[in-house]
Amino acid sequence: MVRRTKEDAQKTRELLIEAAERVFYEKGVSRTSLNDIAQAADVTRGAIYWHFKNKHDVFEAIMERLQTPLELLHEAIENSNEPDPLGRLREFLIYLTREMMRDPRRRRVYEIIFMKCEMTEENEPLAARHRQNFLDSSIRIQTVLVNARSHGQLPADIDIGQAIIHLHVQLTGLIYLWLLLPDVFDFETESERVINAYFYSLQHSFSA
Amino acid sequence: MVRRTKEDAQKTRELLIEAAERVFYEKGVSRTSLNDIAQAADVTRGAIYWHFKNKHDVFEAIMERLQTPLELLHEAIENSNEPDPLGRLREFLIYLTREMMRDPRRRRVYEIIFMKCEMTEENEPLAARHRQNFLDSSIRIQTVLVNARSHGQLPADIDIGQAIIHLHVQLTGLIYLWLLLPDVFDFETESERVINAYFYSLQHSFSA
DNA sequence: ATATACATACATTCGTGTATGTATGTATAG
DNA sequence: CTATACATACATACACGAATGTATGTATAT
Repeated sequence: MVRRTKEDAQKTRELLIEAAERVFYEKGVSRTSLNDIAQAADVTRGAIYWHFKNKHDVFEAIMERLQTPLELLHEAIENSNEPDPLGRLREFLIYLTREMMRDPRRRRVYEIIFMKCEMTEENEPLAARHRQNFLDSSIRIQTVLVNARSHGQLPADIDIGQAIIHLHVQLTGLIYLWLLLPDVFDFETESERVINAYFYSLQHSFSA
Repeated sequence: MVRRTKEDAQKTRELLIEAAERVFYEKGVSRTSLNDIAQAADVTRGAIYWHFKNKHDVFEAIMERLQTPLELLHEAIENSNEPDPLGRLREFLIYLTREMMRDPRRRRVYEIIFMKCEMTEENEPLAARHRQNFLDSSIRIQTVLVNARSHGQLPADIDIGQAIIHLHVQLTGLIYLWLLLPDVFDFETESERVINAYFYSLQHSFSA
């Protein structure tokens, strides 16, 4: 069955990406063949090679669709006269973790990144994106924390660099352990606890 | 050149495992062929198939050699009249992170586990071992924390389950981020800071 | 003399990339 | 408005290399 219009073609492209997500999730990236993806999307490899260059290109397309929802954080950054930047940061983190629970697609893609693909040099672009995400969000978090400090929400002598890394450590550890032990680990409960502990230590144990 | 004695054979087995470690680290597990490993060890595939069943069997042999050095922790557990269990725990964590920095082989293998292999169901045994490590160490940490509490080193109302998970979150996040961003992230500094913050929050923010 | 510890040779499978075929959409000429 | 030419969106077919597992050869140890 041949897709005809441009919209139909776009639809099969989407179908292929979703199918690839599922198969990558099930079999891991390197053990899935383009044929696996094609079958899961109910087309042939011809369709894949029409829309994508190769398997790696499909993988990048998956990543492309997954942008972190930083809008909430964005608000708290732009207006530096936001009265409660720290509260906004907390809202954002809660939102992030809830989104992680709620959106199965996001969960799948994160699990692919963390557990079902190999960060070798041939898909260095993925690792680079991963790292860039870390650096970008670090800048934004920094802005929030600086605002919070100037609003008196944080100790004047706080080591903001340390606080940023510490936050990343919390989130990364949370996600990884949850993906490793989904049934030992109640993500919603633990993430809330970890976030609370983080905000507590922000006040007390990050002085420079 | 044919290996002759039993000791020689054991030696090539070791050589093969070390070679596999290096190649897995460089190319990722699934992209390395048995021929790659054989060449790196300066033998042929025949030698591999003599000593191992297949690539996955080589992988398991690598894991077999890597047991966590839990002796220090063990001491603090066995005699429940150890006066300073919390200090012992801290020593152990410091030792662990230093060992991680110092031993390049351990570092390589951890990087393979976290970044260069795919936790799919066909190497489920690895994931299982990974999880088991988590659970085993959890029990030992629990013993230490219970001892610490009964020695008055921790608040009486501390939620020990939460404290255990929280510690794992710290260590996992630390290792993962270090492996992802080795040059942004000074492991020794950050791990010490994170451990300090953890011990601080142990005293204050884990009440049940 | 026989088992060990490999090396060598072979068969087979699997995935990839590309080349080609084909049906349908779309633009343009008349 | 219609016919024709071309592009689009795939499916099908083919050629190739690479990796695997096994079968066999062989030198050495015991």
